[in-house]
Amino acid sequence: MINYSALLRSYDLKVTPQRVAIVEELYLNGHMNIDDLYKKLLSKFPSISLATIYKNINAMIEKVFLSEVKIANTKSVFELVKEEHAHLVCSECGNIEDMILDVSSILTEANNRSQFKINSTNIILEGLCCSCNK
Amino acid sequence: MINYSALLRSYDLKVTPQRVAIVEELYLNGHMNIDDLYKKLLSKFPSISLATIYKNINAMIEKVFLSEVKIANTKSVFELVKEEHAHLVCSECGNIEDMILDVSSILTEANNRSQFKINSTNIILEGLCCSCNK
DNA sequence: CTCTGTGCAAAGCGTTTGCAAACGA
DNA sequence: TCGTTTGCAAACGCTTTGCACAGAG
Repeated sequence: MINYSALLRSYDLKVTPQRVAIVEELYLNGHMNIDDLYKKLLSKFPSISLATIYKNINAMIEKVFLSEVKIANTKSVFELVKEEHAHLVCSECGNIEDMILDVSSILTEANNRSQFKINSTNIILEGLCCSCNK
Repeated sequence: MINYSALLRSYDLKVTPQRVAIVEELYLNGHMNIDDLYKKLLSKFPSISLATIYKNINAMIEKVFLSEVKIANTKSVFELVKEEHAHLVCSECGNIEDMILDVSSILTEANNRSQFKINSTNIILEGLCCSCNK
């Protein structure tokens, strides 16, 4: 069991029931867009407003506690910041999975063949997930 | 010298001066966002409207002649469709460079370690470009 | 007690739509 | 000529802002 309040505090964010719920949803679901979050939280807080969701998401991004994942042809989703990883996205159902990839060969190649000094990667692999591949 | 009109026709798009100018700008600049395009075209067509830019960009995306590149903390940019490639993005100045990468090792890894059947990659490498690295 | 967060309503901004006139084929 | 595109204005949807009240520390 995770202590969401302590997690929030460790990122310098005041604890409120709404914030705890946001973090809990993201922790349990991995990736969610604004609407998903809003609908989920509405059942717990019937009078929560979208403005509250936006303000909190932005505050959490500011503290580098959350990050936004931009995917082609899809609304952005948000996730808790963790170890760098790639996203596998199903082009059929939109399902998103995390995978920690060995990117050393790509990094070496990019650093050797360009003038860039690369320091982070953002990799999205698109395809069909297990259930949509049938 | 490129024949932009023929290129448009080959993608089943009627030729108009505005469209030729859009393709020309994208061809010359590689990656542009809507505002960049609008400002550039304004000097050639003082009464062009943003609606025209949007309609044309969407039509070209529809025909898979253009594609949208979504980059974190930045407005989307558009580019002419070509061979699959990664994007090197400078976190300082926003400069974007294309690079054709060997992604076979990553693809193998993803296909082996997940249930996904991957069929395309979308790779953004962030770092400092040559001039910003000084 | 003080400062921050919440919820509401309004404002803001980027994008899309409807329509009449202009244009391409 | 006929169907498509353009440019304008209005509409739309998502996100942000201002403010009064409530809640956290």
